Amino acid sequence: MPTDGRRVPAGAAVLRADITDAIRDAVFAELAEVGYGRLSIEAVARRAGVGKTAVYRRWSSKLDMVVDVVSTVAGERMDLPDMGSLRDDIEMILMIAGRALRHPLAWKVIPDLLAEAARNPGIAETLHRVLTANQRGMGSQVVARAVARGEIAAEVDPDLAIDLIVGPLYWRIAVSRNDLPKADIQRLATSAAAALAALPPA
Amino acid sequence: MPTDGRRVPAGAAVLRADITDAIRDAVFAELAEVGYGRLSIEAVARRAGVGKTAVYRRWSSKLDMVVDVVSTVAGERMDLPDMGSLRDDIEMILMIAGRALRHPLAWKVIPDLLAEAARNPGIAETLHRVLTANQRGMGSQVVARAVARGEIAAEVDPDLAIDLIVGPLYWRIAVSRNDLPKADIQRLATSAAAALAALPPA
DNA sequence: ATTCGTCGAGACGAGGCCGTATCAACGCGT
DNA sequence: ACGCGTTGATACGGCCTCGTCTCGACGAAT
Repeated sequence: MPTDGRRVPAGAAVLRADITDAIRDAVFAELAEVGYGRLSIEAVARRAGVGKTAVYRRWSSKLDMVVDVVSTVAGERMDLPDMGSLRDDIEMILMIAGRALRHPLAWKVIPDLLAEAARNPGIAETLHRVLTANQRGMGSQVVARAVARGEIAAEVDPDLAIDLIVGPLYWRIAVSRNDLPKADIQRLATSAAAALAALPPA
Repeated sequence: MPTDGRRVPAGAAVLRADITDAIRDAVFAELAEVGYGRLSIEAVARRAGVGKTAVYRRWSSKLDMVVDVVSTVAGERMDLPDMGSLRDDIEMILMIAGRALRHPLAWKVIPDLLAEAARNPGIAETLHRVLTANQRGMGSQVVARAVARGEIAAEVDPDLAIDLIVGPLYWRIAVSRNDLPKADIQRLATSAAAALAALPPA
């Protein structure tokens, strides 16, 4: 006997998770294919094989939908294993980031969202949260270890460190769209380690 | 006395240059405001204060128009003055590129076009032509000078050199959207010079 | 003065997407 | 067995854009 009327909705029926997942996948596919600017809710529903109703019941707008989907997928934080040296820590970061950026969805979607962030505060805030926070964490981690090992003299600004480490990688893969073979990644790692060591103190 | 009928169209009237210029400006403004994906010819004409006719008389499609406009504006090649040292050459590049990237139109339009290039061969080809060619030229130039000065041992891949020089700058300004004060540019220059010197040979 | 192409304006039908509403069918908890 | 919310489908008016076409006006060369 329920104590207070219809707190529990009586005959249930919750938003089906498999449908939410199908929509999520469709959002990414559409983002890759036409970008955020051209993305339409109708096309997402069509691709997911669901009705517009199912979409609008979950999110109130395109921005809402994309922000939520991106947050869900990109939210994972990661801890970087200590590879024993600054150079090897950097190589590890480059390998991980490189593998992520090579994903056919990622290298179309990420630059698109970054560009959209320049004019859309909602997108900007989300990306800042899921990307920058993560990276700054890795940056501080690597810098702290290198200082502890005595590999670099003074504290280095973690932001500049990240610029020096992932900047060249992103430029190559996402901007120049040139291939970046493993050998080049290793050379970049050696080079970036030297760059960090040579970075003048603030 | 005309030698052959109407080779010269009789009563002239050429496409007016001032109107072409107005359209060009409008294209950039629209690109910055809504991006390539959402850019519409109608909106361009409206913003330029011209009729759609004037636009369609010049270009046959949105892709045509954007490619041509971008080529026209970004086509300038530049020679880098010899600053006397690798580090100072790099600082010069960073100052020039940094100033360009800070332009309110540039840092909205460039990432947008780069993202669009991932799915649009026409855009990709154009950007490759106007950007990469220019940069590779600067890269080879800087590397050659540094080798001649004895600052770096062996020949260095100009592509990797460019990655190391402009990658961090682009990442900071166009991706992280953090401010990059002049002091940081100078530190980046010192650091990038060390990175080039430490780059393992191919 | 005439001629001809460009100019802005806007009409046109077609088509896409918006956000809402309505419908019968289904499935789940009671 | 029943009730309820979700489901896909479809329709709606409204808005925007497409690419083409027509119109009168203007200007420059003849």
